[in-house]
Amino acid sequence: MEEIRKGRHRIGDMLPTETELMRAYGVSRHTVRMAVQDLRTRGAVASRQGQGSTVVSATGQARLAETIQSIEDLIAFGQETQRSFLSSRVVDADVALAEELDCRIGRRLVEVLMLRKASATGDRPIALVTLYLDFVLEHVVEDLSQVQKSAAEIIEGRFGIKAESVVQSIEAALLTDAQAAQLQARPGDPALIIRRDYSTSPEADPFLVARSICRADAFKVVSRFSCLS
Amino acid sequence: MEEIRKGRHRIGDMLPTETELMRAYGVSRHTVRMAVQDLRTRGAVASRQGQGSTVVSATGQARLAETIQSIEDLIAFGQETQRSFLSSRVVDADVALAEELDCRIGRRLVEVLMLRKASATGDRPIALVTLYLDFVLEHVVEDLSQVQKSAAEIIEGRFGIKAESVVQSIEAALLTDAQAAQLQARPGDPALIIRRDYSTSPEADPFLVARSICRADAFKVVSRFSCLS
DNA sequence: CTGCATTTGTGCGTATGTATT
DNA sequence: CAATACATACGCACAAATGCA
Repeated sequence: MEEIRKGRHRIGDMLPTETELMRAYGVSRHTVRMAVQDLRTRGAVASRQGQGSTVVSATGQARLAETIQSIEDLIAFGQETQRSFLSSRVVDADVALAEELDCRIGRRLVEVLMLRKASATGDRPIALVTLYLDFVLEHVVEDLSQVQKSAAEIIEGRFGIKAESVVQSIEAALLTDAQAAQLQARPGDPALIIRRDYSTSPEADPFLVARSICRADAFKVVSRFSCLS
Repeated sequence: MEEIRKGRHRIGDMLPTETELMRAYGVSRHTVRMAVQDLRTRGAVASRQGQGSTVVSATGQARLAETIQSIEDLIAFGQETQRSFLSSRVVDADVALAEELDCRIGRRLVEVLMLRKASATGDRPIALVTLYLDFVLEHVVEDLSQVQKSAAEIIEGRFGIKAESVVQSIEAALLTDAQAAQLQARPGDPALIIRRDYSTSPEADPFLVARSICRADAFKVVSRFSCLS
């Protein structure tokens, strides 16, 4: 790590082979491998079998990470919540929607509206959830209204498409009249808008976009970061 | 992992020792250690030297993680920001503050107020930042007003106290009159309140609490989750 | 397509250090 | 102080992936 930080090995360079590192430092292959593994978990190098290890970052800070056991943990409501299905419709992305979802104009999508409550009946809803999914995933909607699984889980089960990359953005806003009506709140009340883009890889286009509009008085997002071991 | 999932080893139980696992599976200690290390990075078990490994989760899903190279990445303003020091004072926690910071009443703390702007001069501020740090860390304040380092970095440099656990909570609120005046915004405008508790371990009390009140129109929090290798 | 060299991945065996009980 | 258990390190061998002649 020290040599990488000092510029002895630049980003993009291949690290010396494990055998060379053994000789260079006078240690066993086992020790070299432990060290390189540490560089990997620090995100400093990436290794490929039969090829070698490449330097990808020179900071070498031990990374903190927020880890989640499943995608569902992202929706950290802190308490169990019930979902109630409102409606779904097929839409062709107009200019505004294409802009928001970062897709081409005219793309055929399914839009699903749901509410999230603390318990099945009686309570004021906590969040208004809008899902956008590709038209080819349309049949997911049938399951959504019946099974208490997340859309991501249903898609993984039915289509084998697994979300390996999720981008989440959180911002604050005021409830519009329509949103307030759905949430049984007052227009102008503060709200958290959480948007998640699910994709199969960091490069791929998202196959699912979920946007939750949450009443600020009923919800906050808590994340715990700790050192990777 | 399979045995844990099947309930052979329950949450809270100790895993068999490495020597027992060697015999049970007829493999070498090295192989046992590789397997247990995998369980650790999956978050399924936690190991302590001289004691053993405890089962802490039974899902065994490969975890997704948001990794950050440094604490500073948490403040993901998306653009470079400048910090300007406003004021600092010594306070003894009253009931309200003790409640908010989860510390005992009367604890002596240093409260620091700062503004965060997109550029050094002329721009409207983006966020109003309040720091609370233990009184013994008081001298950090001198550096804060001069160096463009984060409080966490300064504390690590001067005191050797390193944040290995950070809890972040994000909620939405409306600006109060005082906050709006500082941010050159209107009272009632929406805002994101981001609070981070820095501590040396997940169990320890935080040595630093930072609360940022951010103009919703100038700021959002973006996190990227991807599979751990 | 085959064969070979290179490189990382996986596994076995052994010894010693160190923290906990 | 001893026993136990995990951490670290050495050595060796073979498997699997990659690239090249």
